[in-house]
Formats: sequence, structure tokens, C-alpha cells
Amino acid sequence: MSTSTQEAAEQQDWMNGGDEGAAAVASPRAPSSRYKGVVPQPNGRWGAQIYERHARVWLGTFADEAAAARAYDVAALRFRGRGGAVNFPAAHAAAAAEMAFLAALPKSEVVDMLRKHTYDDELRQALAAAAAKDVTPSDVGRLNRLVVPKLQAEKHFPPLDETAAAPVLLAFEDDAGGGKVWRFRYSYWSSSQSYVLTRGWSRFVREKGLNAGDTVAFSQAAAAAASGIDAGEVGVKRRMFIECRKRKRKGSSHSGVPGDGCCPGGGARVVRLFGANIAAAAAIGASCVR
DNA sequence: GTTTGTGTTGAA
DNA sequence: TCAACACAAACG
Repeated sequence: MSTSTQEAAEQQDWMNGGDEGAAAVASPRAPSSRYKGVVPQPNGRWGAQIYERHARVWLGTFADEAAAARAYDVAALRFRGRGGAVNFPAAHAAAAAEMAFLAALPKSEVVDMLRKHTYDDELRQALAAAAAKDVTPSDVGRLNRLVVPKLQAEKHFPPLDETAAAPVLLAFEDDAGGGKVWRFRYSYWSSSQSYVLTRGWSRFVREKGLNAGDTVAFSQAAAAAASGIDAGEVGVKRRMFIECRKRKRKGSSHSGVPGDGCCPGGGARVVRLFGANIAAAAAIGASCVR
């Protein structure tokens, strides 16, 4: 996950203020943490804990105070959902994908990962890119289609049954867009022997201000029971993500993209989508099960 | 010997 | 629900 600038700033803040605090009036006392759910340990490390039903749930110890605070945040998200107070709100505000990842895991599993310090890795892996493409001018042009590189499509996308008549629709939830759902048609064009996303694609391009040279990355989270996003259609639910990174541009700082506030300063703007694939036809669903 | 994290208490 | 504190269990 990318570290938000705010979080970075806060880390910097506590680092500076931590032990060089002007007077520091020789307070030999272990300083209580400024973070929720974080408690000092005798050896200078930091413990994280959260309470549920009158009972404390220990989340492990950490060298960094902020790391402990993040552990608490993760637990809070899993235990209490978005409503719960958190140490770094900005870092989690738009993380619908992370929420889905968490929701698919038992609490005990999440706690275990926090205590073993493996949560970040697990999350990263769950969201790891499975396929990526630098979009071409035609991908963002008037053709209303994105060509998905064949190898990537065959490896990471649901198999397409050419004999099926019904179209395959992929539904995605916009990770940064407040739960907005995008739908694309996914099909194979035998004339060009290409896998393509069609219906809905141009709208996405428009609203995201996607330009040629930007990167679209697809990823897939470990499948889980998933009560989540699913339009009640048949078919195997795969948890997939798509992510766009704006290509860095030299010189002109903005591309004149209207509407959705591209990143200031030209850094990578990340748009991550979460979604469950939805096969509109039972036939497709069956082939997915294979 | 060191670190973890539980027992426990009192405040919010 | 929460953090402070003490200290025994767990660890290496």
C-alpha cells in the first residue's frame, strides 16, 4: 500500500518530537503513546491492543510507535468497520479493496498477521498485480475498448467460452471512488484474436482522465467466501482489481483532465478498483468453476 | 536474560 | 472502553 503523505508527515512528526522534545524535562517515565491502542513496553518498544467485548485483544509489539498505531488501525477496521476511530484516517479512507481483503478474513487471522508482522505482505500479495498494460492511444481513443494482452488475459482473467452467446460482464468497485461500481464487457475478438474490455470502457477512460502511456494494472485477490459485491448473478466470484497509474509527465504539470483532480505535482495517481466478476450467463459460470 | 503479553486496576 | 502498571509466562 502506498503511504499517504499525511501519514508520512505524522511519522516524521513523532520522530522529531519523540525524544528531542525541547525540555524533555528528564521525564524518565515511559511516555504514553499519542496513538490510540498503543501502549509503551518496558524495553522501549510499543504494544498494540484493541478491546472487544470487555476483553483485550493483543496485537503484538513493534519497534515503531507508528507501526503499532497502524496495527491498531487494521484491527479497528476489521473489528469495527469504517466507523471506528483510527490513527491514520487518510491512509484507510479510500481503501475499499483493503476493506474487502479484511472482510474475507476471520478476525483471528487478521490478529495473527498483525502479531507476526505479516499483514503488509499478505495485503500486498493479495492485491499484487497479475497483469499490466501501458495503454495505447487506441485504448483511450474512440474505439471504446481496451486490448488485454493475450497471455495476461488467459492467465488471469476468467476463461471465455466462445460458444456462449451471453456476454461476460465484469463488475468493479472503484476503490477510490466511494464504492462506485464500474462494469465492463469482456470478450474475445476473433477477427483480431484479441481479448478486450468493451462496453463501459470509454466511460471509465473519460472519467478517470486516462491517457496513452498510463498504466492499467489488473490484480486478483485470493478468492474467499465473499458476501461482498455481487449483483446476484451466477458465476464464480473472483476478487479482482484494476489499477491505473498516470504516466509521469515532464514539464506541463497538468494534462487538462477535467473533473477528477489528477495528482498535483505529477506523481503517480492511483485508481484502484475492486470487483467481483459476474458472468451473465450460467454457461460462463459453469466454465469458470472448472 | 530478555521480551511478550496477561492480570489487574482505575479513569473516562 | 481504554491505558497504566506490575510481573509471570514465554522465548532463545
